[in-house]
Formats: sequence, C-alpha cells, structure tokens
Amino acid sequence: MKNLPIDDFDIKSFQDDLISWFEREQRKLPWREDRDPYKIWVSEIMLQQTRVDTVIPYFRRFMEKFPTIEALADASEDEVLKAWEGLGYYSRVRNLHAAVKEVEEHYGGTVPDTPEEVSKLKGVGPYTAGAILSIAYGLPEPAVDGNVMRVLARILSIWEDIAKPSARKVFEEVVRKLISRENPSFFNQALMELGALVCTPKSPSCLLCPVREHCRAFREGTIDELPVKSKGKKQKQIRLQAAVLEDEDGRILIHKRPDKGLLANMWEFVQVEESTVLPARQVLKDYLGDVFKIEAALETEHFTEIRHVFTHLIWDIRVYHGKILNQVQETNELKCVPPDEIETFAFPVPHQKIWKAFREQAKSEKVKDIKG
DNA sequence: AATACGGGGCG
DNA sequence: CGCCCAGTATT
Repeated sequence: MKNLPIDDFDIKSFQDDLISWFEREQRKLPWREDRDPYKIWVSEIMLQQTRVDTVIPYFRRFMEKFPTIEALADASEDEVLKAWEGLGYYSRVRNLHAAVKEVEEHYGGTVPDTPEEVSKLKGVGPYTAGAILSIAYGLPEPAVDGNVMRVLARILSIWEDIAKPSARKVFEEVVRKLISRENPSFFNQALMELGALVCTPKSPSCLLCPVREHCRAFREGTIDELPVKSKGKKQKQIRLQAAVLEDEDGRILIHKRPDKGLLANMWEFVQVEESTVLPARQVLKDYLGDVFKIEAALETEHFTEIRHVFTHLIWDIRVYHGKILNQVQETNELKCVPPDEIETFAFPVPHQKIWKAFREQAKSEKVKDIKG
C-alpha cells in the first residue's frame, strides 16, 4: 500500500476525542442493550444497505420471534422470510438462516470469535466479520462500511474512489493503524456513528464535529469534494403483466418464485414479462395456459399500473383482474388462498402495492354498487 | 473488476 | 418524480 500521510497525525488524541464523543452522544439502539454476539450479528446483517430507522422495528420483531440462535435455527424458511418481508436483499436472511444452523451444529450454538471462522459464515463478509469481532468480542479488527470510508477519506484526505471494490482494503489498512487497542468496539462504532450523525454525505455538521481539529478536509476546505465516488449506471426497464386471479370460491392465486435470483422464494401474483410483438393481454393468457394450465377470463383493462425501482432495474407492471375458469392444480409453488390469508405470505413490495391497489378498487366498486 | 441483489428518504 | 444511500456473492 502507498504510504499514507499519517505520520503527522496524532492517533492517540484522535482516538480519545472520537471515543469520548461516542460515549456522550451515541444513540440508544435495541442491539446496543447488551453484547450478545447473536444480536450484534443479526443487527449487522439487517443494517447492510439499510438505514437504522428502518431496521429498528424489524430487529425488535425478529428478536421477539427468534430470541436465540437455537430458535432461529429451528424456524422454517418461510417463517424467517416473512419476518424479513419488506427489508429487501432477501438473500441476507436466507444466508443468515443457513449460517445460524451452521453455528448451532458445528460451534455448539456459540458465534465463533476468530476472523477465519466468522468470515466463513454465509453472508458474513469483511465488514460484518469486523463488526462482530470488534463489537461483540472486543478484537481490534477493521469494520469498514460506507460511513467509515467517507469519514476517513475526509479526515485523512484520501482521494481513493470509494465506489471501487479495491478502496475497502485501503481503508482497512488505515483502520488497522488508527484503531484503539483499548476499545476497538467503541472506536469502530464511533466512526460509523459519526458518519451517520455528523459527517453525513451532504452538508456535514463540521461545526459540531468532535474530531474537526484532526480533519484535513475541513482544514483544507475540501469537505464537499470528499469522498470521491464514481456514479453507477442506470437501471434496465422491464415491462410486466400481472394478474390478480380469483377462483370460483373467491380465493386468490399466488405463485412462489424460484429459489435463486431476484426475490428468491418470495410469493407473488402471477406475472410475465411483456412481449414486444404480441398484444399485452395475450402474453398473459398464453403464459397462464402454457405454464400453469390455467384458463382465465381477464378484464379488458388493467386496474392499476405499478412502478417499482430496484437498484439495477425498474419494473413497470400492468395489473389485470380475472376469474379462473378451470380447476387449478396446486403445487408447492402455486396456491389459491383466501384473501384474508394473503398477508401471511412474504411478498416483495411491488406486489404488496398490487394487493393494496386491488383492495382499493374492490372497495370503490362496492361503493359504486351501493350508490347505483 | 463488474454485476446482481431491495427498499426508503429527501428535495 | 429523480437522486442518493449502502455489503455480499457470484462471475
């Protein structure tokens, strides 16, 4: 690694200012109530790519439902996925579930405390490994997330592009030089807390910053230029046709997605990608017939249109209402369920939006009936 | 090194 | 609305 200019940097004083600020100002968070490595682990997985405010209610519910490693290891995948519904990046919870079973079986239910072992767990990468080892076990391991890169890029004036995968290693080496041996847990948490509360991406509160005197970007007036972060590319757009289908008993047809890829193992209303050549409704009818042997009478017009933006793609879904005319052959992936049971299945947000729109339009039809 | 993988908040 | 945020696995 390039020799970073930290020779004239007062490490001890920086650690003290940072950690004492954290002791004064840290937020009370449910996963900070004790040092249970299981709780730290679950919280860190939830916090990947996800804001604290979003995570808090999920964490509480998750801990109530699965208070221990054993409880989670014994749960079914559907149950676990349901607890994660709406949080996104669902492979996180499938990996967590698998890893917890691994800990239960091979480590006697105790989260391992070495970098080698903890890094082998599914879903535990360099950041999460460092977070568990430092926060739960007090080991001086770096835990470099986006906050840490932003904070350190500013403090030490590091002009590395933090969007590049190679950047993380640079910052890990920096943390190894800076980390407090007395309190690695608070040191790492303080860097992240500072990034979340003070050293924010836009208009950071430098005047409130406990380590302003150590900050090169502040001194040099480059706060708004750091960190350097290149932009990603734009999303691919996908047009989909979906249908809320009722059988003769008013039950709703739902489909379980494949166990790999986007939204793996989540439930959805049947949907198919729009064709560029065939008329819109025909694609859906053909799909239902060819794949599920379902004959359906679809209404001519879609009742709602849903747009959902993912990181790497955009779904535009036209949603039709229809009745199933023949007998549905139910399988593990295909079910008809009563409307009041729909919400017991784990649906991705775009299909939660479909269900919401469906109920709204059903309601408005009723109002029309009464008026008419 | 590049891509797949959700969802929410803010202006 | 568009823009921004943020780790791991896979290829």
